[in-house]
Amino acid sequence: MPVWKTFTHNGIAFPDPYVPKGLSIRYMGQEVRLSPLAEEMAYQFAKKKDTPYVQDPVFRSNFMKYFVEQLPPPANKAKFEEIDLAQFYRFVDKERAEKEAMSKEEKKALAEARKEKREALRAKYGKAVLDGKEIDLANYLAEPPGLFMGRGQHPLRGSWKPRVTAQDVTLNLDESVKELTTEFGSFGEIVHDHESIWVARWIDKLTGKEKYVWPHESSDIQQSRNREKYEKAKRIGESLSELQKEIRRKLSSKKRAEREVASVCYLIDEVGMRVGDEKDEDEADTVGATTLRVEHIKRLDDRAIEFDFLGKDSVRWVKTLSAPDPTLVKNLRDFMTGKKPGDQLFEDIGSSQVNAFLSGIIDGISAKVFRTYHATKTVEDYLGSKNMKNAPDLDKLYFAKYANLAAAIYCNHKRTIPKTWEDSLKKKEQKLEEYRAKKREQMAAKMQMEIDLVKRTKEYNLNTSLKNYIDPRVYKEWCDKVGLDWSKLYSKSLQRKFSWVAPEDGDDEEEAPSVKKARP
DNA sequence: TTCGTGACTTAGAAAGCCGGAC
DNA sequence: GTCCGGCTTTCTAAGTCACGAA
Repeated sequence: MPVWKTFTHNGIAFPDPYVPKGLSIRYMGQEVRLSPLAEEMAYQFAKKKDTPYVQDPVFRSNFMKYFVEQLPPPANKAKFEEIDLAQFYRFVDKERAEKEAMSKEEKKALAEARKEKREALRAKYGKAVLDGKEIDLANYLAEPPGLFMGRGQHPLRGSWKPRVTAQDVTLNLDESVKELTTEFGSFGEIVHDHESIWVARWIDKLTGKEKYVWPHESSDIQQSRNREKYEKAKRIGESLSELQKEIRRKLSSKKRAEREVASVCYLIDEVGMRVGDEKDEDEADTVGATTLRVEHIKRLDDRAIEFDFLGKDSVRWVKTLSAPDPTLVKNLRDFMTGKKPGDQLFEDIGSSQVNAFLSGIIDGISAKVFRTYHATKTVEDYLGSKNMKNAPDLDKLYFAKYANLAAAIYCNHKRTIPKTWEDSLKKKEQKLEEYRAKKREQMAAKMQMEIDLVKRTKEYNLNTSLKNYIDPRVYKEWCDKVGLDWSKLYSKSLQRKFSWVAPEDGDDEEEAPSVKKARP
């Protein structure tokens, strides 16, 4: 089904070419002249010199694999330990020092110039016209070349990701454009796929994966899809008990595959696991429900099941399922018997069987909808658990944030704890003492709330659930009910993304009755 | 029925920027 | 006014899932 009639844009933009700086490395005491590409690689590596990445032997050896290919003999046989990148390190340090040493005015002027350039690029390439309406594009600048920064133990981490050229890129737009040449060259291919909304596409030369440029999340098309996602989650809620009944019934099916599917669905529904597609050898070893291995189950009895594994983005996933259905326990025991720790728990199924089962019960439902539904429900229940109507605004705000935290915990949205976390907490505690000493009770109370939040959100990231999982209408309704400004919870760009919920809140803050009253 | 692929959504880290404390 | 910490935005990796071909 076509989703648009007319669609035009100017293609995408490309990062500036690398400007050689005339740097060289040393190998066996000899200076080695570098090609521009080799220099670019070494420069990118040097820019990472103060991060933990460069300490990683795999990162280093992957870097070397691509780097030595660009070196003349005998340096093309070099090992990481044998090359001397000192000149690059010095150069990077110097660059940083110079930036540091710049005066305010210089910094400002530089930022200004950068912004101006970016805006000019955005004006030309950051927009499209979709069915007669101008929309913003999301990532309209092609990815620059660089070192591949895969997460966790990704086997390709540190490898060179080559530059993308216009020739590599396919554009999707309407039939009024048959070919396109810009300051960046001519685009490799033009297609007119009315059923897709991608703007541009290329194959990442390193990973072989497709990369896409999309309409911005503020565009009507993205917003309507976003809304549909939450509508779908609502539907799951309406038939959840029915769905759960069916899952439990199938737990004791005679067919093993059906018992596997039901067991997986149980886990997805009860503990919020992702479904877990099959992964390739050249990707990080992470799992979801269908790809769980025996070794990921740390405890299994009538009282509890404990899980411990690496999920998406190699984030550690540790949860306990208390009072599990006895049939599930029986199934898992059965699936585990006679297997080694590294063996897959579920043999006969994958995400497609799971989704076929689910969409057979409710049309259009798939595994990931459970996470959306439960995260939203978590927030809804939390917000409903206490009457905040007469509380101070600040209390309302913190209460809302804790609801958000509950969803983040449910989704397992972790973050690495910032280096400065301990210090910044200490500073806050100091301030709290000061306020107390000076009897500034209000400030003290405020600081106490801030400290509590900082502590409880230590290892969690609230943004991901707010952006992707929590139906914004839930917060909107609650805010309206208790009298809190919705924009206290949503950043500018999230307000734009969710303008389908509160169109009037987005752009203008006029004509609120309270404003008129406030002006005697 | 399986498998690969393409389109689309979700994810945490890093960069960038901004506003409040001094 | 300045500085700096934290919040927001950007970036792109890493998932999900439907579909078509074999």
